[in-house]
Amino acid sequence: MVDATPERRRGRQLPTMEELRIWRNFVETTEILTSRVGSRLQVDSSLSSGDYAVLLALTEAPESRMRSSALAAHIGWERSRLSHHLGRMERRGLIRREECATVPRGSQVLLTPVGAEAFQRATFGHLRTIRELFVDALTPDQLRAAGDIAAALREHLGPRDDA
Amino acid sequence: MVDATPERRRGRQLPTMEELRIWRNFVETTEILTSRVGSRLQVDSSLSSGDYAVLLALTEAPESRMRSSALAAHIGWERSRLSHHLGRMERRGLIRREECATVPRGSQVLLTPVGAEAFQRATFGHLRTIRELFVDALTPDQLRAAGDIAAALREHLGPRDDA
DNA sequence: CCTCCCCGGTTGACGTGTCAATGATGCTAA
DNA sequence: TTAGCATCATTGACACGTCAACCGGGGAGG
Repeated sequence: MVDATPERRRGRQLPTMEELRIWRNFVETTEILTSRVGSRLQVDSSLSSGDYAVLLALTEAPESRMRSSALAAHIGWERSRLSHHLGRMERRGLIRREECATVPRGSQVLLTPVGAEAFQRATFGHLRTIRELFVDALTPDQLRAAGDIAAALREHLGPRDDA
Repeated sequence: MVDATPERRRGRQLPTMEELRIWRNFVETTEILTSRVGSRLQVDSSLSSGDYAVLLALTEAPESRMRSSALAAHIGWERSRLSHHLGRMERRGLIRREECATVPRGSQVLLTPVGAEAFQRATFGHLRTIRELFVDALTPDQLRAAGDIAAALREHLGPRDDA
């Protein structure tokens, strides 16, 4: 850890200029990308990325219904965030919440026809957007590399705490 | 564009399952990563990523001062976003706004001692975080690839509109 | 000169996220 | 039984972003 040379060179110090440049470019670019994808979704479906994630999870769920906590775990959100979001979605009629009959205190979230409809209308365009803005931008090698990089980063972040 | 085969196969359709998997993993991972980096910065500096970006730009500016619009362009924000953020930062004493003497109607943003101090205290830890959570997670090849991918994506998004 | 429009900046409304505190309800241990 | 205690979900306060509207001061062109 401690080296004779005055902590320059390889090992365990601050990022180099080049590394920092890559970091900034990487972060900024993914931010622009996701915001562009989200805004397209918003414009031609009136759904936010969050709405879409929730609707997708519910659509794929057994009876188009899930326990709130299971839903939160599935899409990797804090329960509080989900609760706020569900409140807004409920106001718009996309989902409904109801007391679970089987397990007391287990609030169920379920898809309304309106929500299912909205999701169906949104899906095709959204997938096309992903293809256009992400997949088509990269060579097959780059796409594979992107997958590897994501895996490496996630591994390194550690499976712990979901924040 | 229109092919004899019923728009299956290569070419111009929806992402495959594998491509979609990579997309989701990529997006989720970068979200977790940036949120983790941001939350570390917040915890040990009481600065958000936005605060940091603004302070960095001002610190590097000629007299630690910049026109608001130049600042917005420099960090790639909408003017409205910057205005809101500067309001919050001004309330905390990190920056000040003043009417520009030379050019009328040109509002100048300038670093306060408090802001400069906060930035200095934050920088080292922030760079270390980037090294730990990003640079150290990747092999040199992967790091290079990350740079290439960012460049390709940004290129593909087109230099137009900064949203 | 006057009008129109653009430009830089701000504001308000509202959706979104986080954190910390709160209710409500079961489980466990004294 | 009852006193904690953990868990599920919600709430309130506040930071952050976007969108659309607005304001004030220059020009450019009539």
